[in-house]
Amino acid sequence: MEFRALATRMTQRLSMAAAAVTPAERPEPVIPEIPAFTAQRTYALVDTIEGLDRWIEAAEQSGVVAIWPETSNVAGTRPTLAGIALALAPGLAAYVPVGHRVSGSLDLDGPGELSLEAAIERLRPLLEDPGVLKIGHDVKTTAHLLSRYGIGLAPYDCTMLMSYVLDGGQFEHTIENLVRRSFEQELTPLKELVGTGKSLIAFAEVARERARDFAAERADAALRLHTLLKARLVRETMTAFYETIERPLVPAVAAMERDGIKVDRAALADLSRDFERRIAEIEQAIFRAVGNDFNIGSTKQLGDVLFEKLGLPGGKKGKTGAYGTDASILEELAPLHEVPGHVLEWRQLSKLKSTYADALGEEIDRDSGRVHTSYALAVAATGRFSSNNPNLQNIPIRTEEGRRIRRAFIAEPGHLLLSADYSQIELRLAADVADVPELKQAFRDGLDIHALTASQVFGVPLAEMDAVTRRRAKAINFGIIYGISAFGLGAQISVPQAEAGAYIRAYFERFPAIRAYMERIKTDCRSTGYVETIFGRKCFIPGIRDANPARRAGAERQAINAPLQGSAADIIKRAMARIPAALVRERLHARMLLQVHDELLFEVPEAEVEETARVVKIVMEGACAPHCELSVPLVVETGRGRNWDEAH
DNA sequence: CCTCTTGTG
DNA sequence: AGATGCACAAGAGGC
Repeated sequence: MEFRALATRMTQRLSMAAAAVTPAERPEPVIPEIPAFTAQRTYALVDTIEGLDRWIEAAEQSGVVAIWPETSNVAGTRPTLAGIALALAPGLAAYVPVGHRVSGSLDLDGPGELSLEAAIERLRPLLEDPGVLKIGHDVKTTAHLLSRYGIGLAPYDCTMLMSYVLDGGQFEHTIENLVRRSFEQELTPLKELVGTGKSLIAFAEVARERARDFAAERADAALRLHTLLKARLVRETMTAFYETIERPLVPAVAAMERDGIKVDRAALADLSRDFERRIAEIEQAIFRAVGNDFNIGSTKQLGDVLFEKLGLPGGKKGKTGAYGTDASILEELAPLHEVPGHVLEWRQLSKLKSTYADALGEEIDRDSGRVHTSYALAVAATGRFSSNNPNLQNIPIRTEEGRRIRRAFIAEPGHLLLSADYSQIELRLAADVADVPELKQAFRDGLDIHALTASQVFGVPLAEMDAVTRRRAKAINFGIIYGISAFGLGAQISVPQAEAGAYIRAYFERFPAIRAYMERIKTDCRSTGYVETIFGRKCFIPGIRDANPARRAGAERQAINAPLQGSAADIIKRAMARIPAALVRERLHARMLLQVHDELLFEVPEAEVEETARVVKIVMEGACAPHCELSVPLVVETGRGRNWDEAH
């Protein structure tokens, strides 16, 4: 909606300026007119080979087709194609049912349908034709589906990723949302066709005419969105970013998700039993100490026990009227009573058991025997991936008990896991973008950056550095990346807020360029509404002009963090896009399995581990080049082992 | 459905 | 006076 207004303004400005254009000036590209979504729409139902061939021929002629597949999902099996819509022009689309079951009396007199096999063999040349651009929304999901039938979709554009590049952090990049915002039109919700909850039916059970209207509308929407977003990419000079950083990742990430990672089911079961036994023991100890049973997992009940029954001091109720019982509070209470310490251990083991030992075992795929995560490519405001179903980006590492979970992630026989991670990438980027001479030189010299910070801020000579001082400096360095506050730093390193404030002032005295960077970022963000990464990704920060000072301060911290986190995301994405070809070029057989923000995990034939580590390290360390040379080196550390813990 | 808590980078 | 380090996902409790 706001976009249409903008397009109109642009057009007016261009037409007014047209007479004055000199040869050296190039008019900005104009957003093409897109017919109203409510205008005439012709959605066909294709039920013969001849009919399908006519649509395929028309798509070949036009060179562009939007696709919207629909699937039927049976629990525990991979989705199968129920039908696919093709859109050739605004309002002109067809639906090809291939897996709709004839069930219920209404369908008995309905049209027939093509066999899945016949339709696939007709569609394959189109979907693989290098001369025909296939447009989809969330193409990675489509690629998974088509790979089931041996089809490799190419070339393609993904309207979800195009929108993410243009408007990351502004709103969710669902097709429903984009159509609502761009065309002021509501798409028919899926649940109107398949229902919800107990009455949920498979898409294949939906009547073909209703399926046609639904799927064709979405293919049509993707086609219209593509016209709009492509023009915006050009006008906002984001085409190269989309084409070189986001788009190439689709097949690479799809392959990672498809390959999955091997998890030792028996090891997880052993862990679960061990955790269960210890949780029960701790529970009994807590109940003995308190004098009665209660639900330890209920923060409400726990707060009452700690602060009323046991009368421990410092109980503070939050806005919901419940006592706070988080780890920092329990740690303060631990010296006063045995129960808080028990609760901390109970929580740790409960979390590990339910979230990892038990849940990961359930996620092992019946067919592959491996765990297959999904990466969300267009969710995080900073350009990062997120991982879900299950989340493999938060597997424990910091405690010994947690690392036992990590040891259940293993390589196939004859293989090793190879981990490659960027060392302190965000701090290196901070030194670069804030242009801090001392920090840049320290990274070039390969110095211990936390020790150096400690000696600068606390005046301790490097030769006399102690662990506590270095740890504080490390916390300050993390604080810088996150947009520091005295309160947050004080809580992190357990010193009074005033003392933390003094440390921050000392830091800014030593590294004034960091403060200047932070002020510049905030000012720029306030005027534009977004911040930028080193590769030009825009991260929109919605709260930056919020009238509420607390919310605005939060947005300012986001604005400080986003260019660093986001640049790191750009860099690892560039590496990921290049690694598959680099491995092929070197005749290596490693599979890239996981990405955890600054780490890539590979499964590698034992004999190829060292060569693979060398190649991966070179690609990752060179991922900025040639587009953008950093003033600090990127350093990648590698490790290898039979399991993920050992590989670190 | 929201809140709290905790796991990761 | 009161809230106060960035980005996520997920399990559990409770309304």
